[in-house]
Amino acid sequence: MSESTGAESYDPGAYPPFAVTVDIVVFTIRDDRLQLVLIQRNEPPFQRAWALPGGFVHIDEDLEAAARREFVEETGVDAGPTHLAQLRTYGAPDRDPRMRVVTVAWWAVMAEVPDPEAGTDAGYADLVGVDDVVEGRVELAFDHRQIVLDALDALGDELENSTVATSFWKEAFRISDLRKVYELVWGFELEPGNFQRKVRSIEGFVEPTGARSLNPDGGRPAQLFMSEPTVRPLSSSLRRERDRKKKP
Amino acid sequence: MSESTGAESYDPGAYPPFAVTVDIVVFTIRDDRLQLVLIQRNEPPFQRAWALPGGFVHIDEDLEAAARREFVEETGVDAGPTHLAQLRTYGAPDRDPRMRVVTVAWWAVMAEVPDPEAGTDAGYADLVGVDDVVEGRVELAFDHRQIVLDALDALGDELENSTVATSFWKEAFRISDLRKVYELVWGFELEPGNFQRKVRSIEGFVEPTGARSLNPDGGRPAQLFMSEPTVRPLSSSLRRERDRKKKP
DNA sequence: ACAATAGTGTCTATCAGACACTATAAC
DNA sequence: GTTATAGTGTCTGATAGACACTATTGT
Repeated sequence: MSESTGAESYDPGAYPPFAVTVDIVVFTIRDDRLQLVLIQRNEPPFQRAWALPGGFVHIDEDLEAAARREFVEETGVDAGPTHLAQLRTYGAPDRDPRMRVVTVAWWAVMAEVPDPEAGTDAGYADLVGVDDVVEGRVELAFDHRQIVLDALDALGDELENSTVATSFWKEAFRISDLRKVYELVWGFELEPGNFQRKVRSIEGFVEPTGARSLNPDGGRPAQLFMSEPTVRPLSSSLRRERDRKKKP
Repeated sequence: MSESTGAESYDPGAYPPFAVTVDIVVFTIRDDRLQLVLIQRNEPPFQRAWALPGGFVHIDEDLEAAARREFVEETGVDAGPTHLAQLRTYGAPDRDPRMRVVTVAWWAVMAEVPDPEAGTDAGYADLVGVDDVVEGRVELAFDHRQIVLDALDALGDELENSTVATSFWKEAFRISDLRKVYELVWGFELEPGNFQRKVRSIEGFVEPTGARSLNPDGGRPAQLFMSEPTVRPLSSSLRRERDRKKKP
């Protein structure tokens, strides 16, 4: 068992001391792109590289609370993320060149991130395109690129089985806004008519507000929808085709 | 970012020291029941309660390696688990009354667990029915009951999307053996004919050996199948019905 | 008028589940 | 023979995707 038994458990010096941190992958959509909140480091190691918001867990603090606190502190964005879920824990002995750090990674979704500012001296926070990270156009510190890739996988899976896509939008949204989430995360386009029917047929996914929205480039005005603030499992899942070709 | 910046990172005394452990939920099937390898504690706290195998991660040790090592040490079963996957990390500040412990939980599948013996002084290891844990007929230490419930969920999900069910069987198995895995984990029965067709239609799931197996109670002998030792994603998933009634 | 987006109608191929039926063993 | 399990045939209802079509705006 984790706590083992015997005298060693009662001797505070008998176990190896680890640093435990949290790191958060916060997704948002801005300018029709899937983006991440990252911090540009201004200290070695990995000076000038981008890193996930995060930091040490306090000794009496819950892991999820630590994730929320660090996000606010490091980005200056005072509203915490809308949806927050644990991703996995990364603990390779050499993942930080300075010492042994085990980090509990989380992923989150935020609607309309305000322009972040560096809250602490950690560097400055900004939005970075997920594509730029996936395709290696920006360099990430430590194993953070892997964490982002894993988070993107988790988000893609979650879109199939929960209402999490609605967390990307604040008040009222169009069905095509929701479709955009799926298209950006999954990397291919969905047929608008079928998507509309599917989404509206799932009970408790979206509720019509009665309002309509005009389109900038013309086109028929769209109905606006709302959703419950809480992310719930879908009663009927939106299956993504396997072996679907990514759009170039 | 997890490693933050500035002087604090270089000062070994500047971060809160945590104990980091691993705990493993090892599933196996014996006597037509889904069972777990647990350790009966003989020290307080939770004396006489059952607990998951696990223990402290060494300071230079990878997390997965720690999970495998602790399992072997605490159960005396020298062959490690067939399939091992990270579950999630549990770190509520009060989860261990003695000190702050963050545990990285894993779940695993083993075919034919030999009778375990206590390897260390931790207590004695044995197999316990998953039903007994789920329905509260056995008491588990710390938050280990919740970990088991989460692991069971993860296993159920993984059955839909990967070949992990084959890890429950050693050499050759019948299609009905494979079906048994799904039925025990999902908690309801599957139609034998449809299951057979589905499984055999998925490429790379099972390979016929040519051999046949007699049934103890009579009945037509079954063909025996093998599988790749590695767990792979299924090309076509075995979807579990939502809202399926559990069998009593 | 045309372009663009929203939304509906409809067809089809696929697939899960139900269930009848055949095959081969123990008793 | 009966019972039990393995495995196949076949039907049906649900559903995802393709795509034609209508609706409503801007230009």
